[in-house]
This record gives sequence, C-alpha cells and structure tokens, in this order.
Amino acid sequence: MTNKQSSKTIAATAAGRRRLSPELRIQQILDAAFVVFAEKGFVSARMDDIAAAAGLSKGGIYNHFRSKEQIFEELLKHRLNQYGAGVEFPDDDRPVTVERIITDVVEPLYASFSNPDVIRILRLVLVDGNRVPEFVRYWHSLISQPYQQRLQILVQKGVVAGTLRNGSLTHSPALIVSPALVFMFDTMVDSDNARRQLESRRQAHARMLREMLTPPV
Amino acid sequence: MTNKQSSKTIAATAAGRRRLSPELRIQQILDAAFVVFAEKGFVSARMDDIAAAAGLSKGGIYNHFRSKEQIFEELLKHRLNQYGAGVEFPDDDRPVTVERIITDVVEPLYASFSNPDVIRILRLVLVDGNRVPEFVRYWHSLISQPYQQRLQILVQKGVVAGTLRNGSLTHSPALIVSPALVFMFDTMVDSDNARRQLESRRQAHARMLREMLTPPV
Amino acid sequence: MTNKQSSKTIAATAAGRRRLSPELRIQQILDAAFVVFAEKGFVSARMDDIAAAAGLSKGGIYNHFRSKEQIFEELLKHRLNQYGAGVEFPDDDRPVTVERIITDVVEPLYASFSNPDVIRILRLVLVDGNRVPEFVRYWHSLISQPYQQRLQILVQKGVVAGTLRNGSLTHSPALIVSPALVFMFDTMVDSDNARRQLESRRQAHARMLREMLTPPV
Amino acid sequence: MTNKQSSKTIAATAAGRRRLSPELRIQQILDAAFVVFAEKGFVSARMDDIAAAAGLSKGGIYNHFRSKEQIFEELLKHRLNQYGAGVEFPDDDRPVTVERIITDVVEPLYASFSNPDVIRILRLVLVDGNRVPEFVRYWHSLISQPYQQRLQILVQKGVVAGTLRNGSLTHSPALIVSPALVFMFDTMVDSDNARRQLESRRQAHARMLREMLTPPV
DNA sequence: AATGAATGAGTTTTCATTCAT
DNA sequence: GATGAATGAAAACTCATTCAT
Repeated sequence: MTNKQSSKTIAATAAGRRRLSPELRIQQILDAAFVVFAEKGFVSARMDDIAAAAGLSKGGIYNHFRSKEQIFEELLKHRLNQYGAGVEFPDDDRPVTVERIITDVVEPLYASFSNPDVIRILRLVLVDGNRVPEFVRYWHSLISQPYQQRLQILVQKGVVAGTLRNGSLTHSPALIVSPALVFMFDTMVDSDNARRQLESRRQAHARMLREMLTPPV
Repeated sequence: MTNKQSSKTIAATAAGRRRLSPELRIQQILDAAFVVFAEKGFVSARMDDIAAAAGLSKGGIYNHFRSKEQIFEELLKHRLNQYGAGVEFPDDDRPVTVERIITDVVEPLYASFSNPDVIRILRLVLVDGNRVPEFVRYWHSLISQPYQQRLQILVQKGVVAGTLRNGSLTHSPALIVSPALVFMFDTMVDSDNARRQLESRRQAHARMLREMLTPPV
Repeated sequence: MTNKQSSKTIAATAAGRRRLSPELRIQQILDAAFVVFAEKGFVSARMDDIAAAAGLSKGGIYNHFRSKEQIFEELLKHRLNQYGAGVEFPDDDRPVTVERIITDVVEPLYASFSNPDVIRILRLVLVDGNRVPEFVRYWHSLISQPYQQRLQILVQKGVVAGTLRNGSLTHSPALIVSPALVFMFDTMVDSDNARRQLESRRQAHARMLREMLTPPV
Repeated sequence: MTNKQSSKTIAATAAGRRRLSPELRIQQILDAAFVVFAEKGFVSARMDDIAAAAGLSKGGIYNHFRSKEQIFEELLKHRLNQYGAGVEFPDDDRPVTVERIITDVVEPLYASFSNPDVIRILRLVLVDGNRVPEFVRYWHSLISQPYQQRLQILVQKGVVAGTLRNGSLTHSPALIVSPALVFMFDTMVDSDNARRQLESRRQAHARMLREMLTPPV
C-alpha cells in the first residue's frame, strides 16, 4: 500500500501479471501507445501512461522495445501501412458519374475520418512527424500525392466521357474533396462536435458536387 | 498583422542586466516564447530556451509570469485575438457580389494563412490546446462560430438581392471557404510546398466561386 | 515506544541499488525525514538530506511519496498517533487515589517527555504545524481534548468516592498536569538542562499532588 | 500592470514611495520583520513578506540592513531587551501574602502572555534561537534564571514571616507559576483559543494558590 | 533612499531507463 | 517475461541579494 494512487487502465482487463505471447504483448503495447501518443503527443506521453494503458508495468515494456522512441517508430510504420490504403478508391471501367464520385471517393473519406484511429494517425503525423521525417516524406509521397493523381485521372475520364461536367472542380480536383478535409480538421480539433455534424456536412458536400459536376442535359 | 522578428535571438541585444519596462519585457518574453513553443511544443520548450531568446535569465521570467503554463495561456490569448481579428471582413452596404466575396472574405484568409505566425499559433492550438481546453473552447465560441454566422448573413444578403446565385454554397456557406482551410492545413504540414502552391490554389478557389455564385444572366 | 536510531546515516548500509519492500522503505524514509525535519525544520530540510539519511536517491523518494509536504504530513500522523497513545492512562475499577494519579497519569507524562522523539515531534508541530493546520486541529480535537476529558472523569470518580480531596485541582484538572507540561516546554528549549532536573521536578510535582489531593483523615 | 498579483501590506498606510527618517524606517522594518519572523520562522519568511509588511519594497530594505540575518539579530536584541524586563515583580517591604503573590507575580504573567508581541518573541527564541545561540543563553541567564531566584527569595520571605503557608509550592516555587506557563504554551499553539480561556485559567490558578499558600489560621 | 527587474545558486519535482527480485 | 523500486540527468521554480533607474 503505497502512498500514491495511480489511475487509468485502458487494457488492464483481467490481466494481472499474465504472461502473453510476445506478438500479442507487442500488439497491446503498440495499441496502447497509439492512443496515448495521439492524445498527448510524443513528449508528454509517459511510459507509465502507455504501460497502464497496455495493462502491464513500465519495466515490462522494455522487454519488448528498446526505447520510447522505438515504440513510436514501430507504431508509425505499422499504422501508416494500415491506414495508408484506407482511402483508396477503385478505378475500373464503370462510367465516372457524379454519383460514382460521391460513392467511391467522397463517402470513403468521411467514413475514414469517422474512424478515431485514422484521426489519431493523422494527428500523430502532423504533431510529431518531425520526429521521424523520413516517415512523413514517405507518407506524403506514398499516400497523399498519388491520391491526388489518381483522383485527377479518374475525373479526366469522366470529363472526356461527358459524364462529368467540365469546370473549376474538374480542373482542380483537390476542390472536390476539400470539404471532407475540413471535416477531418474539425474532427482533430473537437471530435465530439464534428461527429454530430457528420451527416449534414456530408450531404452539403454531395449537394455541391451534384450541382457542379452533373453534366448539362 | 505584420510579422517582424521571426527567428531566434530576438532580444539578446546589449544584455548585461539591462532593465526594461515590464510591458516591453513581457512582450519580449511572449515573443520569445511564441517562437520556442511553436518550434518545440509546450513540453519540450525549456524555460532556459525562452529566457535565452528573450535575453534575460531564467529566474527573471518569473518576475513577470507565474509559470510556464501562464506564459502559454497569455501567449495564446494575445496572438489569437491579434490574428483572429485579421480575418474579419466588412459588412457594409455595398452589393454582395462574387467578386466582393472573393476580395473581402477569401483573399484575407489566404493572406492570413500565408503569415507564418498565424500558422504557428494555429498549430500550437491544435497541438497543445488541450492544455487549456477551456480557453480553446472560449476562443472557438468567440471567434470561429461568429465568423461562420457573419458569413452566413453576408451571403444571404447577396442571395436576397440577387447578386449571388442561390445554390449549395449559399446554403452551406462553410463550403465557400473550405478550400482556403485546406490550404491552411497543408501549410501546417509542409509550409514550403504550400507556399509554392499559393497562387494556383487561390485562383482555383476563386474560379470555383465565380462558377458557382455568379447569378444567371 | 523505544527510540533506537537517533542520528544520521540511518539506513546507508549496503547501498548499491538495494531494493526494499515498500513498507520498509517508507518507514526508512519517514524515520530519516523525522530526524532531518526535527533538526532543520520543514523548509531547511532538503530532499537530498532525507534521501541520504534514508539511503536512497532523491528521485527514489518520489516512488513512495508525492511531495515533501506529504512526507511531512504522514510523518506527523504516524508519530503523533504513536506517541499520543503513549500517554494514555487506564480507567478501571481500582480506587482513584493520589498515588494512582501519580503512577498512572503523571509518571507516563514525564516518561513520555523524556523520550527525545516525543519532544522532537511536539517541537515539529509547534514550529511547522501551521503548514498543515487542519491536521493539527484534528489531532488536537482527537488527542488533546479527550485526554483532558478522561482526566476529568477519572478525578471525579476519586472525588465522589472520597479517595481524592475536593479542591482547586479537582475542580480544574488541567492544574494536575501543568508542572509536567512545563517540564516538556523546558525540555524543548534546553533538553540537556531539563534532563538533569527531571528527578527533582517529578518529585516536586508528586509532592504537590500529595499535598493537595490526599483526602483529610 | 504585471501578470502577478501580490498581497499583504500591514504597514502600507498612505506611504507610496515616501521617504522616511532612517530611524522610523528601521523601526518599521524591524516591526514588520518581527511579525513575519514570528509567524513563519526565519527560513520561511521571505524578504518580500517583510517588505510588504513594512510598506516598502524589497530592495529598500537593503538600504538599512545588510542581510536577512542582520535584521533577525537586530530584532532579537531589540525585543529581548524590551520584553526581558516585562515580567518583573517588585520586591519591597510589603508583607508577602497569597494575594500579593497573585497580584504581583501571577497577574503580570498572564498580562504578559496576553501580549501578542511577548508570545512572538518567545516563539522566535524557541524556534529560531539556535540561529543565534548566544542570545538564547543570554536570555536564559538574564531573564529566566534570575526570575526563578527572585521568586524563590520572595516566597521565602513570606514563609519566614508566616504570611505564606510552607509546603510543596514554597519548596519548589516553579510550581507556583506553572499554570501560567502552560497558558503561555497554549497561546503559542492556538492563540485564539487561549485568549478565550484566559479568565477561567487565571481564576483557577488563583484558586489553587489561595488553597495552597494561605497560612493556617 | 526607494523601486523592482535581474541574477544565480539552490531546491523540488519529473521521467526514461535500469536492474534486483 | 514481469514487476516496480532505484537512479540520474534534466527541468521548473524560489528567493536572497544586487543594481540600473
């Protein structure tokens, strides 16, 4: 019975000095670290916090990771691979209509940004990315840029086929997704509030696309 | 509005136990803290760093501020008020046309987001704002919300007068500014790259507004 | 009850990252803190001193206590309870005579005040007690007041039974113990001198009680 | 308008950068220091506290005193002289009766201990006396010891003259004043509470003396 | 003389990491 | 492998004293 009382135990289920398979343990630690890092940032996150969230003791973490820094790197690698592919959209032979843009491109964005883990990873990259610059570059070149390019290509197909009206949005496809990105940003700042607005935002976004991309009759 | 002194060694001029007026000193400390906090984040910023950048000793800071935390709060208050007022737009009797929206509303946003200090303070709020949540909420309710409301009112005037085409953008005025906000976010992530895109983004934005808000002939 | 280990270097035995049970460590720290606090007072006592006396590093203390302040409080609580109970007196069916008052009430007081640790803790309460006023009040209401009340009751029994002469002392039982309290105070001021006077003071005190409390034949 | 708010200003009357005669200033500082030292002890007392209580600034003190230590010493010297003689009693040719003992010896003690400054000086000697051991010795040899001796002599006169009953109290005159000293101690611990009990304590004390010192008829 | 900003040495507190158990 | 006490190197904060104004 020490004189200090701790708290927080996200994953401390039954546990209690249970010896897990290393893979499982490592996954638990990474998951816990992900939540804690995303919430507090790298520096403010304490090994105690992570340990508590992972349901083991501070020292136990060092059986699986060399340092706080290493946890962070493993974490980023792992999660970037996982969510990098999350906002893909198919590029097949179906005609590229407004509705397809909405269904295939825009809806997945809102779905993705409604996933707390996605927001977490974006937050991490934004806040602590400078800690592992190579990852940020990697992420940008792998995820962000190609995404814009594929979107560009998709839209051009629609324009050429006459299924999308040519205009400012097809000229600068980034404009097509910008309301969703603003939603993402708002979620980062105040996720509860953003969640409440999700539906109306998505509909306003779709309305805008229909108004601007529907080809003239 | 301007942003002189952007880099380190702000005040380490004559030194040697130079005694300044409190107002000046406080300003120096806040300026120095701004640079240091923006660069390293709240936790990693050392009082020593701030003191050095402000040109006095660590202990000297405590003649003017109670704690690191208080410096941070004063800093946010000061800068957010300063820059929050920078994106105001007039609401007078001139007709509300597309060009006016672009000139009065959109251009100031890009101008503001091109100011590194503005990006720094917004980034700081995003990264360390949870340290003073009540203040961030206060700021949001005082600055951000009213902005949307004033925009709403302005747009309605245009719609009623027939100088703006009614449509998805006038229905959801947040859509009008969303490309600028995405630019802000991109600047946060990679300011050099964003700066290079400024002109084309602004023009694309304007083109979109002209296409959607110009009333039919 | 005893008071072994009265001087510095309490626990610096084997050293070398010796890991102790928390209970033992906490006790060591409290013992060390007691010595240091008693010698220097709260403010002048350095965590370094306490740590050194307890045989661990400064930081190590914080595994067991939240702050210097908390050590102080635990210390007072612990010791006051310990020594407060040391001056209890039985309240049973034996007749309440002068000799019993002397043996059961007065002698334990002198014994207690002859214990340097008791004087130390009382001195600490007197000197730094204002640091935790609520605790001192609590202790006073729990220990000191009830003591007076029990004494009152005991004396009344003797008066009613005719084994104690009724008079100014039975009317104000505080007078019965006041010479012992003066001895306590003198010990605080100059313990060496007081110790030398112990025997004569105690006898003078007893003589006074016999003179005033012995019932008339 | 700094960002920190101070407080406390005992003597800060009209003042306001008023330049006083050195004697007056020094007295003000000593008075203020007396209160602050007595309340917090030497170490905990801050120069700021003393300055505020004296109604000038921290730096101003150093125009009159070399250091905190020096203030303390001057203070003790000054006050010990002042109150050392405060508990004297006359030794003239009037018969030494119980009532005279009460009036000349006991009453002045209660009066003295009801003076906050007396309690302060005693508290200072007790708490911080080790800081200037020569003063404590001086005080003891000059004040305390001779007091006991003079009391002894006075009492003997009464015993010899038959105006005081011989007994335990005349044999150990310290017993005569012990209830008053306990009152002093209680005042140190909780002056408000002690003040409320003053009258009843004094009367109980007098009753005891009358009972024990009145010669048999 | 008075002021209060500035200094710097000292002290408490934090926390990643290590290591005895 | 797990635990959590222990370490030690920071880092925040305090305050007597100095000194420019």
